[in-house]
Amino acid sequence: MAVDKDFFDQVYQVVRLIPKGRVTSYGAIAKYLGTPKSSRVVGYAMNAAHGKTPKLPAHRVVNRNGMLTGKNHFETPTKMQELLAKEYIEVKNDTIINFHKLFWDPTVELEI
DNA sequence: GTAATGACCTTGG
DNA sequence: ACCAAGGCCATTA
Repeated sequence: MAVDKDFFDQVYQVVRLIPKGRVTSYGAIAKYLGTPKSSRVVGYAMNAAHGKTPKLPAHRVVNRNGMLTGKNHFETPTKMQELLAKEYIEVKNDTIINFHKLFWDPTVELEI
């Protein structure tokens, strides 16, 4: 069971390692963990991480399109955008601007 | 134990 | 270039 829990823990670790003002995608995290097909599971881990302590910067994690798909799962649908705005990240129509510029790839930055 | 769902990604038409 | 469908993994009902 510890192995299964590890996957979630790995996701939490990576999300916590995301620098301020940077964003990443579920697929990138999944790929970093070695399971590029488990991108959905990464999002699921976030759902379980919601309300956890310390609060994970889930607002820094978005889909491949840079769209705030999980904003609906936050305390408030606007909380995610608010947090991103505090990170000096421009969000327009629930989509991060300069996403490719703010994209933080763990496989490259952390380089495994 | 089987079926359905989900904060996704990739590929086909 | 745009729209649609399928697939993969884990959790929950």
